[in-house]
Order: sequence, then structure tokens, then C-alpha cells
Amino acid sequence: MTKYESIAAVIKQRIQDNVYQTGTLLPNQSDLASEFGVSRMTINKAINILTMEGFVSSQRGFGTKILNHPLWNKDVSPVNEYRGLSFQMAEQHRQIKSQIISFEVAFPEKKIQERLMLTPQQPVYQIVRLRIVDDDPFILEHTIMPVDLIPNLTDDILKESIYHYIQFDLGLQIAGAYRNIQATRADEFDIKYLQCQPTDPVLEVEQVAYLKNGRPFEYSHSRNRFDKRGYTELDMRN
Amino acid sequence: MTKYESIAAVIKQRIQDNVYQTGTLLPNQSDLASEFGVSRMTINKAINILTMEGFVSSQRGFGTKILNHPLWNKDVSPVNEYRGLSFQMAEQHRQIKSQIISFEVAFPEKKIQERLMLTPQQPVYQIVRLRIVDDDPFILEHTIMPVDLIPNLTDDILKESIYHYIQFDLGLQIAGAYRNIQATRADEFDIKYLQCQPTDPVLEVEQVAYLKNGRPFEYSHSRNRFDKRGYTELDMRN
DNA sequence: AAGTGGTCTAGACCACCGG
DNA sequence: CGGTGGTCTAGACCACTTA
Repeated sequence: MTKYESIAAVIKQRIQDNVYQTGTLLPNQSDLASEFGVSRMTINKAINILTMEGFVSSQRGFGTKILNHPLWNKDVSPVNEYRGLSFQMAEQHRQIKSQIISFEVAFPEKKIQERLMLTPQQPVYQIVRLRIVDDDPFILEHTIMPVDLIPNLTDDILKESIYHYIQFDLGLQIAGAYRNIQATRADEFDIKYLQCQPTDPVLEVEQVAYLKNGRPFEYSHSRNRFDKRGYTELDMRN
Repeated sequence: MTKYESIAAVIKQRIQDNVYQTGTLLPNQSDLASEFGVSRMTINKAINILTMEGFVSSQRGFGTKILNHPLWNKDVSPVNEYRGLSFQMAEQHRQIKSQIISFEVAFPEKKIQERLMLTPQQPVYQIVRLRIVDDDPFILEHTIMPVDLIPNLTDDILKESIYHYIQFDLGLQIAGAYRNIQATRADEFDIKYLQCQPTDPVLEVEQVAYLKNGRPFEYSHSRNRFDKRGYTELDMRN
């Protein structure tokens, strides 16, 4: 935990406790620097975090205003992105179960080779999981990962959290992801496992996720029941 | 244009010109600082930009690797977000036309009052536009904006770019937006204007956009033909 | 052990906003 | 005009990777 992260956390807490009130201005950066006993650049970095998370908005020559937007909830925050669905659901006190539909190893097709930067001889895991939240089918996930990068996957890991395994057990650092979100028609799999009607729309999130070392480690299609889940994001800049 | 933005642009150009080659490491930050005659913190900020845009990825103790991911194209870059659809399409040399379906003023309903933080007596514009790209119906946009914040809207502005008007003519600064993306069924409007079939899915992007001063200035629903357009994003962190 | 990027300092200058 | 946040410097220390 760096200084600017700690300070951001403290200020955030003050906003939530109404020590700093919505619609008013934060103390200026110099005063905050004095209070926390750090340089102003460190305060600036802390405020940048709060900006990205939508808590405040700064204007040069004016100050930093405290925002309050009722429709933002925790799972919107970009912070929670890479802890995986398991973590998100736990935080909302919702029960998640993962049913393994299939779990195989194969050589990658051409399209997968391109997306995951693989040769035809590098095997991949092909995983299909049904994520069930509070006993309702929620998301059907088709996931492909290179075996050499994510070795020793087991049923137990798949039933828990792959993301936890990658970051904590393998110690790999996630850089981010490319996503494409589409509306499509339900296919046979969706009808069978998500219990969709044949005429139902499906929200499909196609994702390629990357490690810090530049290698893509996941290519996935998440198919979401249209009446159960949307994709939500908060996109704030300086 | 700040120093770190200029430097980021130069390095980006070198990557695109293969002066710095994909898969190799960037010169270290101290060397770059010497070369550009700036302090290392400035180089660090420049590299942060390139990281967010997906060009490089840094690892402490190792270096900054140059990435190249074939599926990323310009309209994925977060930079182009707030120049509006008109600008994006122009960059891709695609022709965009906007047909005004309706353009009215009214008092806001309860839900709109909440989203846009308005009293019942503050009037709003209610705009419905059909965006036509290369002569095909593309997106049906339902937009609501407070009259006091975005005054003097005209048909001419609506046919061009509202975002250009807000930023350049009114001089307002955009902070960001909250979005929720869903798959839904086509409704009567979609069938009539997007020329959907009644059984077609529709990709709906609900958005509340905010100014730096904290006020929401736009509540919109963009309804996209499912076979014409997806929502794409690149989400990279440090 | 040598080299890397991440953080942090204590200043400074400047662009911008408000009255 | 005074006060604000954005940028920038020339150092420094530290965490981390690779060998």
C-alpha cells in the first residue's frame, strides 16, 4: 500500500462519513499536503484515484468538488475489475456456484492462435462453465487459456476462482483486457444451460485479457441472460 | 499540449515506425529522460499514457515492453471517447448523417429529475436522432439534456455534433460518464427507424454524462442494430 | 549485484477561475 | 487580483527482476 493509496482511502472515508460534504470543495492540495505530512504531488496522485473512481472532480483555478451520484455502486468501480466474478458476488453477499460443462485440452484453432499469440502446437485449455447466482443461471462462460502460461488447472480451481489462482498462486500480474460487447440471439447452448427462450437476446462479452509481460492469457466469451445482467462501467478522466 | 503528452506522441510514433520494435524493451526511463532533456517523472507520465492506450506494459525491476495487439484499432483508444460519434466516423472515412426524429422541450419526469439532478421545474430537451452511416441506419439515440446547461440548441447543431457544440462553443469540460449496456428486444421505434425485424436483439447503451463541475448534462439511450455495431473498449492499468 | 520502474520530496512556474 | 490545480525538476530511496 503506497502513501497516495492510503491517503485516497482516508479521504474517501471522510466523504462517505460526510466529514467532507457532497457539493462542497475539498481542502486545497497544499493544506492536505500539510495535514498528511506529504508533498503536494502525493496528494495530487491520491486525488487522481478519487477522480477515476468518480468521487471528485477537479478544475484548475477553482478547486476539487465532491460529487455524489446515487446510481454508482461498488461493482461499478474499476478497482474491482480483476478480482473476478466470484469476488464481486461475495462482496454483494450473493452466492455463486460454478458448474463445469466441459473442460478439455486441445491444439488451438487459427482464430485462437491469433488472439492468444500461439503456435499451432501450443495446447490450450477449453473450458465451459455455467455461473449460477442465487440458484439462477446467470452467465455461460467459454474460456480458452494457454496451458504453458496457466499450468495445472484443476476442477477445484475452476469451481472457485481462476483469477485468484492466476494472481495469488501463480503470482502473475494482469495488465488489462480488450473487450467487445454485442447483442446476439440465443444459441443451443444458451437455451440448454441458461434456460433461455429461443427468441431471447443474449448479451455477449468477448474478451482478450493480457499479462504485464505482454502475453494474452485468456480468450473468452461470456454469454449473459439479457434479463439478469448488464455490463456497467464508470469512465472518468482528468 | 504538455511535455509528457508530446513525449508520449513521439514514442508512439517510434513504435508505429518500428524504431522501437514490438516485443523488445523501451530504453530505460533515465536514458529517455536524458534524451528528451526532462526529468524522469515526466517520462514516467508519458509512459503511463502509452500504458493506458495499450502500447506498452511496464514491470518493476524488468523494463517496459512494447506490445502489439493486432485487434486494437483507433476507435478503441479511450482518447477518442468524447469527440462524439461524428468525429469517430470521420476518422474512419465513413459518412455519417443524422436524421432528427423529434426535438422537443418539456419538464422532466421523475426518473430524469433524479438522473440529471433537476427540479421538476427545470426544462429539458428531448431529442431523438437516427444516426445513419454510409446510408444504413445504425443507431437510434434518445437524448435528454437540461436546457439551462446546454442552451440554444438548434436543428443545425443536432445534425452535426452536440459534443463539439458543448466543448468548443459553450466551453464546457466533460468529466466522464456512467454507462450500462444491455441486450434487449427491438421495440416499435427500432422496427420503424432502425428497420429491425421484430425478433431482432438490440444493443442498448444507457449513459449519464457529467461535466467537471459535477453536473450531469446528458441522459441517453443509444439503441444499436445488433448486426451493425458492438461496444468496444480497451481497459489497461498500471 | 546490477539495473529496472514505482514512489516520494520540496520546491518552482504557470494556466486558469473567481471576484 | 489572490488562490487554485496541473505540470515539472533534480534529486532520492525502495521493491523488484534477472542473473
